[in-house]
Amino acid sequence: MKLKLQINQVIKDAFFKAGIDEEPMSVTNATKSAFGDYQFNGAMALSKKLSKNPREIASQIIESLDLSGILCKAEIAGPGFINLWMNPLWIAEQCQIALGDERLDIGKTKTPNRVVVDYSGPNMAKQMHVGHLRSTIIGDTLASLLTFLGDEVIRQNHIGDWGTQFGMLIAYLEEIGEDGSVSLKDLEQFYKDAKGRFDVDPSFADKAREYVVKIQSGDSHCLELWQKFIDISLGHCEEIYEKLSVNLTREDVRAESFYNDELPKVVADLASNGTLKESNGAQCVFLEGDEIPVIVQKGDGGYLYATTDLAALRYRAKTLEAKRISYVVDARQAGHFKQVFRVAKESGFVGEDVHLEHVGFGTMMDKNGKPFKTRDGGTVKLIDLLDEAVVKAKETIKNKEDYSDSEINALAKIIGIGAVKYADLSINRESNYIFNWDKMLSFEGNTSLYMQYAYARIQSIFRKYDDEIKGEIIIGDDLEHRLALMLLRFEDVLTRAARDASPHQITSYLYELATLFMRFYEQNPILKSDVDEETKMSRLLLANLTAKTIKQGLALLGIEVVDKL
RNA sequence: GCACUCAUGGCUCAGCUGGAUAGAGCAUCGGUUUGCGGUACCGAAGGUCUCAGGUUCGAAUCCUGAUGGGUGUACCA
Repeated sequence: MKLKLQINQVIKDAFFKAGIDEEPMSVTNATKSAFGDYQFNGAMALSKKLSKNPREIASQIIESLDLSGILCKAEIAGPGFINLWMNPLWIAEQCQIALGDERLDIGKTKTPNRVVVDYSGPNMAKQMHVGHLRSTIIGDTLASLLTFLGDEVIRQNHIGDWGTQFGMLIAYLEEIGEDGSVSLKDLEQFYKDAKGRFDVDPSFADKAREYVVKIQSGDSHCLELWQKFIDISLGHCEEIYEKLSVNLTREDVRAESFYNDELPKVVADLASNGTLKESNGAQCVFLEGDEIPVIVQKGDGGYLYATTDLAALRYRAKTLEAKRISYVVDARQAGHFKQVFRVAKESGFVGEDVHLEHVGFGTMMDKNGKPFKTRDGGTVKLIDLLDEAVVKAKETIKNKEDYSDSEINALAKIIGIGAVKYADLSINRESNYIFNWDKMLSFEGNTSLYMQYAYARIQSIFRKYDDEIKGEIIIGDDLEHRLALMLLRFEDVLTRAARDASPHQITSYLYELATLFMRFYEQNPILKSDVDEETKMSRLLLANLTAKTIKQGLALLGIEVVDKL
């Protein structure tokens, strides 16, 4: 249900009927319920243009407004606000349509785009750490959301599998022999051990450097070892994806090395474009207004991050034919992407009609507002963080006596992982956020547990009432009106969240919805004996749609719900 | 130095292309139950939206400047 679009259409019709030859601005949500459901503020803005009193314009619009369908009441207020009330019969009807539809009456876009979402991007030489969390889950949410709304999404996991460090790792892998997979279990330790050998043993170091050259020249033995290393390392990442319910598979991997053959071509094409300049021995692109150039080839002939990104951009635009390419990467790389995007467009690697965006996000901080680290100052491994979340979640539910151990474990996973994800996704991605176990595992406030609790509470209603629900939604009071209307807003929220690549808009909505339901439920009994049948049915239907909306919303965030908590 | 970014009650955060008396949660204080899941709900108190100008009928939101944090700043990714 594209709610706003429909209301805007009614306004537009009124403009036409009133003979106002202007494009009306969009209605906005009413700032408070006394002002109706929606408000139109365009009369003030038109005042100067039409040289008329805004209230006069407002009344002119209202006179032409159709109040027999979607809307049922309109009032002028203050300097020229038009407050709009939705028709409860229409709202009820639309809710029923949503209830009868698997997709909750959320349409697929008529103009689907092919979108590349680049996210996660772990480094194969190291374990995933907390820094990878945000990219992984924000990216996955964006991908799911766009898919749900009808776009054709291509996930791209741009893993770091190339560079000098791999020579060292492979040399070490060969040294310890064929059962390397065992010692690779702790990648961090493996890396440290390899580094240790590298630092103390010059012959090992030489061998490592030799390997780098060998890999790059395509030596089959070295490539085999390298491949083995990548496979194992990727396997570790996949364990994490599994835990996080993130939909990334091997099919989605387009590693750095994938673009190797393209790198010389990127430089050659830039050279033939005439955009390339040599500076201090390096091949650079100087952008107008930028002091710092984009270096695409080092003095020693090696290629850089920017070169690979240009190759990847070209691949995504030309081969994959994407019209929107979203990079879910740390905000600190904003400068880099700004430059690379410009080079890609100016050199024609990417067409003018392709929308390139850097979906940046802030850093995870500890309670004191400092970057999140372990006690000894090291980076926190993502796997440890997730395991701890499950342990902590278990503590909060351990007093449940009617659950078996395996049920508790399953529940703890859903709750713990959900809490970490929700806490992250519920905050405006662009700002840094403070990581706080107590807050995220609380049942109070805008948390996953509050949402899951609300859902489970509704399910418990349906455990008590498992008959057929026959009847229809009747909007009986203000709370029902607001709840029903909130339910219809779902698609508008999703569309905007997708446009802005902003998952927190979904969580804000869901929280508002859940709070509204709790208030509704508190005041409006459903299964109590003094509730007449018609009202009971109507409220059951509203409860059901609320539960479905919460479930769908959380599903898009990759968070599960449970019937019993 | 330059560039980017952020600044909203004690704390953590919203604020939807500028709109009416700036909203939540936590913490504080008070209330609701023979309770359809009280891990809930209701209420109170708490903010000159960092500061100073400007644009506008109208600014937390846009512009300029200042202050304070964060980040980036050519051969790492």
